[in-house]
Amino acid sequence: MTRPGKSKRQELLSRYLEGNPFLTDDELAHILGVSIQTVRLDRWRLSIPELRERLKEVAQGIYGQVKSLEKDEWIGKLIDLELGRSGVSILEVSEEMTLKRTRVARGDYIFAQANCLAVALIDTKVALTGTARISFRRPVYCGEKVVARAFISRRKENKYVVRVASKVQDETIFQGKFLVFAIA
Amino acid sequence: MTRPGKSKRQELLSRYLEGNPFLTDDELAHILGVSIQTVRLDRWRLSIPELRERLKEVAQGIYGQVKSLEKDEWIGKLIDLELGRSGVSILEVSEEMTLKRTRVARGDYIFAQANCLAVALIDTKVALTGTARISFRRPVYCGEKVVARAFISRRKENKYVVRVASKVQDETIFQGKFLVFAIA
DNA sequence: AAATTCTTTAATACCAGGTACTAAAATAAA
DNA sequence: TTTATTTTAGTACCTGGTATTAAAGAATTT
Repeated sequence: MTRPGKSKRQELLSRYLEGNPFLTDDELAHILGVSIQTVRLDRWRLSIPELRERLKEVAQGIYGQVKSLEKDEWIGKLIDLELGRSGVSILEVSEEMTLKRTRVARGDYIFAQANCLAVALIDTKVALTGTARISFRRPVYCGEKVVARAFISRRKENKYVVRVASKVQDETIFQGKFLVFAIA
Repeated sequence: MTRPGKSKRQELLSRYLEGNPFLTDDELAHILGVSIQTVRLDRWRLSIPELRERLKEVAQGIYGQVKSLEKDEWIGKLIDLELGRSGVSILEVSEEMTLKRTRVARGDYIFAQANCLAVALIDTKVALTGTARISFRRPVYCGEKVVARAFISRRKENKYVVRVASKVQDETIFQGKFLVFAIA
């Protein structure tokens, strides 16, 4: 338990807390080999809040995001859902989804439908799309019905690979591979 | 402050907590118009943990996800970054990024490069891609250098629209519009 | 109406993980 | 050696609880 200088210790302390905000002062004191008072002083000097406040901040962080995602409207009608396996959703392209000039559906609606479906498959309270590899095959026009079919193709811990194919009648207009993360 | 029955109150209680896990027993007691003891009894009967445990759970939830994202390797070399505005990254396509048969780079590497860059632009600790609208213009071959340029094109609260264009020499091989969420 | 049972409230002792403050001891610098 | 800095100790107090015992109130049954 060699004791490096004050500034070094404080740097260590912030790094420890950055890596793991769940550490109590007591645990930090043990790790750093100093008294709990020193830890508290250091935290005060670095203006790092106490454990509970840190947790609250982290929790509020996710909560804000989750709420903002919840607000985002659900795109498409869910017509079949086998949680954890597959699902089907239908989107009828309405005027407000299209670009006025071309009467072509804005791509993000098509994407959003697929994304919503992909996320919905995951059997968890909150799921977020981490990355997605998608392609638009042809434009979709106002009035067309887009049928999206999705299934979970792989899973590794809390990561899911969901594949989605969207069709208008028999024509595939969109395909996507979504990497979705499950939270909680 | 009319008092509905016990089961009704308990249902209310769980719903309140589902909507806002940050409520203390005291606040719940006021909301429900009963004593704090009743709230605690109800929580116990519904096996809902105390505030601090709830926060910890939420915090651990996000933390798991953030860590899993952090683990995901950074794709591309960041060669220029103006935080909150724009950035440039270069990816040299190596053998392990390509499909053996075709020597074509796997699309997700191209996507990942753009996605990493998009997320890096955001001036916050943690940023997650919510949705993305992307297109691959032509295959990229082993040995080619992909230069991705990104800029923030819109912002609304914690949501950012980041546009990314990736080129090999003068040819655009990828374009993407990312909706990125800032956390905390 | 009286007895019984369920439900709610009260009261108290205790805990973790702190804050805020005062003071003394140890160490480093002059 | 003296002075200043740094570290440790100790105490009182806080929030948001747990755990337990007891009593008051309300609804049901007899």
